[in-house]
Amino acid sequence: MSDATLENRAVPRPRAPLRPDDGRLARGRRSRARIRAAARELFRECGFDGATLRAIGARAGMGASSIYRHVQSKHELLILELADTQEEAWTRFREQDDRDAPTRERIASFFAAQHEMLARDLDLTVIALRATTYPEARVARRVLTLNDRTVGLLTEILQVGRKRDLAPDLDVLAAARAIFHIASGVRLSWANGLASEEACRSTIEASVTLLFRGLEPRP
Amino acid sequence: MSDATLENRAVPRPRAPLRPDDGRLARGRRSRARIRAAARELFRECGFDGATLRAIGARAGMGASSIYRHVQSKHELLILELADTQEEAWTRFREQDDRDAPTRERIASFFAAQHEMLARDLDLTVIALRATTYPEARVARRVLTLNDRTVGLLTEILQVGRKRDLAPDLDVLAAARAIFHIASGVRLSWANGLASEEACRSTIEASVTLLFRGLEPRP
DNA sequence: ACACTTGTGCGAACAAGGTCGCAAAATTTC
DNA sequence: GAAATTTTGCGACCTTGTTCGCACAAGTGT
Repeated sequence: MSDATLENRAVPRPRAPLRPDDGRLARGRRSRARIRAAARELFRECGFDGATLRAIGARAGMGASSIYRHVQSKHELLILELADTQEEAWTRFREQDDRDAPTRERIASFFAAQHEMLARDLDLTVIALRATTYPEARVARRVLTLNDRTVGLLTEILQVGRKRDLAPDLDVLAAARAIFHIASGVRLSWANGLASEEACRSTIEASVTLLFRGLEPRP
Repeated sequence: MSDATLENRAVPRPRAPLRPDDGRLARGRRSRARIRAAARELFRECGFDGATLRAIGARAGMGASSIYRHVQSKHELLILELADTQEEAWTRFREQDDRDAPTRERIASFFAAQHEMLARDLDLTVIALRATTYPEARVARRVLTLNDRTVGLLTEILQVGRKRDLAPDLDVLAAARAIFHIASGVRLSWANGLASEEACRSTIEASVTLLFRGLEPRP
């Protein structure tokens, strides 16, 4: 699916394909795959900032400028990785999700799955956040769209809970966004070395619990 | 105070000053002031990314490389502005703050003051966020420290409220962090054009209310 | 076979942040 | 006043993401 994603968004084919397929297109597809593999490897080895486009190009067997035939920017390579990682986290969550469990537990289970993925390469999350600070760039919106999908999943969970163990008049979308933003903020501290991986995990846990209970006193 | 901040953090004086002052230092001080003024103007005119270091240098009457005698990086110029803006928001808040008002209202009043400042140049906030995505850089930590001060103020407010209209066993620091992260996240959407300035304001309002009430049902 | 279209690659070049070594200016020390 | 020292400025240069024009390759239509 990751390959399909890249295909659909590739630069040279803004409109629907005129011809069914083509030797050229096949060659391009192989190149794209090589680029993606090289990028993934180098991101892991040197981090996003450490991975030079020239290095990526070299490993993919082409010049740096040729990469731009297949990708709009370096950030886009990141988005592709991020999308895959996210997908992986989702399926992992769905596998062990119990829709009848208390909402609080389902949320916790989701973050556990997501955290496991992010811990492997925290870089992705952080740089994705950076991408959203370039509002003119096309990638910023795409990252936000990706985030929206996570928010959507959280919304879904809360929606179920609203009929059971949550306040019936709850604005689930707003609540989902709040949870998401809190988690992002905490991870940023983690990335900056202000919290260990474990501390990050438990802080998110605590914050979600806090949000569930609310700040005001309960009788 | 902004000048003092810049003085203290300037590159060429890592250790305590050997001599009390110096004509040379006076000259440097004037240069720093010119750099800051030029940077502030150009940030306003062209935005952070649009303001070239060469342009800033030109307006300050020096070459681009000379700027680095006084500042460690372009991001540092931003931090200086951000600190000033933040300070301004704080004093504005303190002027109209009523410590006896309900906690919910005090928080709202704080965000109103802060929002007024940020709306003038949203760039600051967004780019500051970007700076935190370079964890190796010294500036990242400094931005987080700046954020911590805001969190501290929120904590203070909540601390007062805990003895009155909030849950007595509330973890005020965690709550303050949660509020801060939510606000940051919403502003990012604003910066990306996904929400108007007014929508940003009201969304933060709604989120804070949500956090106060909590997700779980109340009798 | 012929032009014609289109996808792919290349290397030079650009912009912009940042580094480096040298020279001038300002002060201290003798 | 001369020498040493420190601050400030300069311009050349590096790095890296990105753009551009050109050339080649792979098909298509006639």
